[in-house]
Amino acid sequence: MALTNQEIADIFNNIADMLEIQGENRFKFLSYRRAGETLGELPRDLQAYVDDGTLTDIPGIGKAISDKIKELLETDKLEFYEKLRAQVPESILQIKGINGVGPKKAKLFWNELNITTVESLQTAASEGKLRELPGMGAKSEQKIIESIQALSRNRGRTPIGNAKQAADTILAELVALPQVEEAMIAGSIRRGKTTIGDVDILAVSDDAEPIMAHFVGMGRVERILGQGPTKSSIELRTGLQVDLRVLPRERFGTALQYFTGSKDHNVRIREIALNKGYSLNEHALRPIDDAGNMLDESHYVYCGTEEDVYEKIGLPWIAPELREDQGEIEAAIAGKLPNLITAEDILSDLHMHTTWSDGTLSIREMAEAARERGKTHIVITDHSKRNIVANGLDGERLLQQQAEVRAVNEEMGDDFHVLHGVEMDILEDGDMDLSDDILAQLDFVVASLHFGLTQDRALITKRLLNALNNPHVDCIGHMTGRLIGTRPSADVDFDAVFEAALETDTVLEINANPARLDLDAQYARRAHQLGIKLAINTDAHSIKMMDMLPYGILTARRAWAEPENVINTWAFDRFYAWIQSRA
DNA sequence: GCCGTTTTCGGCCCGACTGTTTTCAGTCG
Repeated sequence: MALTNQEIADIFNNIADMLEIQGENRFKFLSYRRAGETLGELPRDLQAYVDDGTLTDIPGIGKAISDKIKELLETDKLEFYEKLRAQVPESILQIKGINGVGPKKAKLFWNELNITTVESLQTAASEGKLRELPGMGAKSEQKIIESIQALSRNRGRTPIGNAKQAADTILAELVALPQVEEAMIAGSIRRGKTTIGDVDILAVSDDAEPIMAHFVGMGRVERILGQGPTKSSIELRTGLQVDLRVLPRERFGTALQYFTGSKDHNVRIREIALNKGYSLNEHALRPIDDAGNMLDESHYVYCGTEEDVYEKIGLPWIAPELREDQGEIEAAIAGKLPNLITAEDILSDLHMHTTWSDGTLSIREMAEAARERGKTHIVITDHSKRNIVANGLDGERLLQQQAEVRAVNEEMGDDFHVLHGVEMDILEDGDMDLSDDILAQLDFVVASLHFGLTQDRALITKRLLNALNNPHVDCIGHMTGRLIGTRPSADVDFDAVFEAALETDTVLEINANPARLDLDAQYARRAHQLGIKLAINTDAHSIKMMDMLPYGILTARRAWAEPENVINTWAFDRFYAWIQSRA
């Protein structure tokens, strides 16, 4: 069994950490870290790039790293890494991962006290041994004790839905303060990343002190990580870290650009700024003269908006969702940025549940809620019979339901349309849960995996291919079945599935539920590039879930999706004609 | 280690905050 992209990415991340602890040239270990980040986001298996001979076309992958990737794929091992592991105990990387402990401290603890595990670090700290070390003191020691305790509270990244909710609550509180002129969420929430490391909030004000005082004094604060005149950081009781920066109005553009990230995007932007004769930071563009000297403050160029920042360095504004240094800078330079889909483009929801299976609302209630949200048509797609816990429908009940759908459709008038479909299970053995003669009577069929998600790649892929090749299946719902942070993706051969989707003209769903966001943007982008149709559906079981659509839009935008390729943007007549043209 | 319409060698972004320092290193984003 070949190593997965993520496993190889993890190895490069470990190599980067180990080299950093060893004091290796920073550009060298940063190269490994960059490679690690890139490999974790690829839409195809690394072996596919090897087969194509396109491995070194991936940004940040040169000769040395591509050779190591090949060695790992061929032998499951890497000699370079094994040698490194013999020099640096791997458990030290967990120590480096503790907030407030970086490579230098980790090495110090290891060399001076022979500490190689978090447990032994905790013991040493509680015995007061760390404070004796050079550059350490009682405060640093106490911080380390607190950070180790925080490890159990904060388990890695937070799903965007949870993070955004927490961020919105704090944002509302800040906006209500008299000193705050304006406040905005920046960082990875603004970029629409699936999971969030920490929350970044930006506030406009000339009077930061009372804002900072309020921020660190909020009831939900577990501990204060730092507090200064322009930047403060807190950890919430949930373990989530929130950073607040306060800046005057005229710096809002540079600050928003800066704190929206991503880091890689910003590095590129600042390089471009340098080429235009500016050093760019969160405060201003600072001109540099021909001799390479930065001019004094009187020459600084301030930008109140992000558009200003990009314009001053000769670029069009780039949507936050694209800012990952994944080709958006090149596209901006070439004037070929995509015309990204927006929430206003979405006219339909093609995957919704009702009380007929496990939803909480009737068909009529879902239809009215959808109309209130600006939709012109929906498809009711309750579960099929295999999904017993969800009260899935067999053929007989489906046809009963169809009568009610048709009746509601009549009641809703001419400007709103309710169609009848199903979310049919793709069974564990690869069969469909409903017969062809039942499927043929439905307007739109979503086929989904719900069970047997841990099957091997061959079986999972066979099931999906069976569904794609069924003439009645119009759309594959939440393809990998992942639940972010709780259930891993099924092991799908995306190349094979995409090929079949293209050939059979089957739509692939971006499920907007923030617990799913499936397809993930990296795969949706590849599907979109290949010319596969996409749908953005809420999979709503309730009104509240209908309002999760923005997460699906963010994901689609991260996939560079344009309205034309997303069938929810099609007017009803066009959509209806298209499904009629299919079996 | 990566990369190239200013380079195949010599570059590779930038600042805030903290704690331990007598002016700065370490960490973080």
